[in-house]
Amino acid sequence: MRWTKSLIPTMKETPADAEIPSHQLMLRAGLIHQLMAGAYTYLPLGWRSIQKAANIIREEMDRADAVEMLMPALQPIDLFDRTGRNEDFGSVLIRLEVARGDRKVQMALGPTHEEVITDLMARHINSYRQLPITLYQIQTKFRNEERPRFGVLRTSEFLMKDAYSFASTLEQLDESYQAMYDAYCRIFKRCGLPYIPVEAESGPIGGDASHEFMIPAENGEDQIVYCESSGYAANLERAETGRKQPDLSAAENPQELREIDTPKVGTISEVCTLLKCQPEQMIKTLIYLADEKPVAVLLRGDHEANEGKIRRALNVESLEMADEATIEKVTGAKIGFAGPVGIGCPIIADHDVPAIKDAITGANKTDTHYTGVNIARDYQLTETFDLRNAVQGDPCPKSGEPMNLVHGIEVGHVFKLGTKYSDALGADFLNEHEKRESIIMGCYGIGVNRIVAGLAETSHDENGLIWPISIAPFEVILIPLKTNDEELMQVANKVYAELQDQGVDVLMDDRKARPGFKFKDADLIGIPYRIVIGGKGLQEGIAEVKGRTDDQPEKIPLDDVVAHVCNLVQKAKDELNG
RNA sequence: CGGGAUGUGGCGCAGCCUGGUAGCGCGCUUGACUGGGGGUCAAGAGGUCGCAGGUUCAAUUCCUGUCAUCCCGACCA
Repeated sequence: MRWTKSLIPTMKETPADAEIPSHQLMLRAGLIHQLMAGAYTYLPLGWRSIQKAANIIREEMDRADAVEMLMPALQPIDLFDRTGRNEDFGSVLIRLEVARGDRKVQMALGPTHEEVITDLMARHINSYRQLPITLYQIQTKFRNEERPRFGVLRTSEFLMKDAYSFASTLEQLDESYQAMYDAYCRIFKRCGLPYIPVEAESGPIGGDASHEFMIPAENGEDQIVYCESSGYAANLERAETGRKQPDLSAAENPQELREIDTPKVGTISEVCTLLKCQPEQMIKTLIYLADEKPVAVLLRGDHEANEGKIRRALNVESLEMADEATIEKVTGAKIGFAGPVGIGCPIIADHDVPAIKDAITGANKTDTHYTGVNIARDYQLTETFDLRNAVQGDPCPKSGEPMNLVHGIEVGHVFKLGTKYSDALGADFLNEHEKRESIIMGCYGIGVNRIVAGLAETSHDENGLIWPISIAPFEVILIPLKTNDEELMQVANKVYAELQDQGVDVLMDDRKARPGFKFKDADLIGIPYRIVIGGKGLQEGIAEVKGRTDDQPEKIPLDDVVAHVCNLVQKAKDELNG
């Protein structure tokens, strides 16, 4: 491609609306243009990178025996009603009402395609002999984001690769899942992305049924917990801690239990301000309804409840925060004054609670707190549980070493679905014993534009983007310094044509501009290799070749420059693929 | 949806408090000089000051409403 024939609107200044590096750089490098909040045009350079990512995904999906197809973005709302997701999605689902003669047809823009593909399989799969099978597509998805942000990382319209596996047995599901998991690892490696597969909250199947693929990045929206020594990694909702049950006997030399007036002071931070204490000294008491029955959950004041863990510890189906009336009934006080001492419902506590000596907590009496609250004397526990989100430094459940807490960008998700959708939509098959069974499903997503945005976010320097060869919009940028020098342009055109013949993606900056200007732009858009043909070099019979992150260019005889650069490109590719 | 901020040429901003002529830098056009890390000089083009209403002789400026965008939070199969 010649620069003058393309649309590459680079910018020297950073648009005021862009906050994080990937957004700023993608705008400045002319990759994207914002149409409205959460909707971006991919300009020629940006689209080339997206296509490169998509092709890598395609190759690896095909290698894993998944089969590509394309489903409509327009979907009948009826399908979502049948799986209950019309309600579940809420405002995220973009609904349309379309006139068809005198009727109104209700439809939605597909946020994902479980319904569509399960319906398809319900009509075409009859026998276990047709299973297993994995199908995929690369297609635009629509999800109304209440708050789009971070440029292209969180938009209402985005490109996604979604794959769905269909199995007759759990063993088949496991095989398909593993094949997708392995394919994902290869995909992200080939894209040059640092990634961490983390355990994620699993659905109906339980166990090891869901992994998210995360790019570690400061601006990531997700939090992941990982242990370097054991390799354990999980998202915050899922992460276990290796904490043990502490001593539940009485503390030595406890303070006496005292009641204190705390009028209208109900939150942890308000109490801390009033009593000049730290949240770590407080016992947070949350009243939940577990299978409709009230239960008090005790946490240290600075910790966050993890409802998944609480549900599992209580072994209940449903768990929700109790309503005001229930809280008042159980505690005998208004909201904000609950505590374990003399509360009118069962209590369950996190491992860290008994260790709080002389704790401060609600007194189950409006406008009143207790100080000097201690285990055994003032409240009793027979065991404790892991009920909270992990925090930096918690021991790893595998190694016991302290774990790290980092932010990440979710680029992929693999998930064992089970039979939720096949049950709802009647996707079943006849097994070898002529018994009807529901197809067992898995689903596997990759955010294609998050691959590109994730790279922009994590791979750049003060001069601009730094693409890995596999995702770079062009592999090589060729810069003739004097576009009005006919002899020089002839040589440049020859190199350009030869590189193209060799299958190298080359961008020739044929603009009439000063050298410095072109160098700055070349660095900004981050093309991995740069060839410069200048007047002096031409007289010496050499071109200059420089890697994006090299300090100095290398002088290469003009006759060898094509072979030399082809070699560099191939080596860079081999490194990512190997 | 709660809280905060901002809308002035393609981009970045000033002007507004204290009403009266719309300004700067970058970019763009033309020419000359230049020519290896975002050049210099000269001459130009480009604006319903987000939109609507109100106050006023007069509104970019004051008032009301509205829309949009961004940030923090809630939400995110």
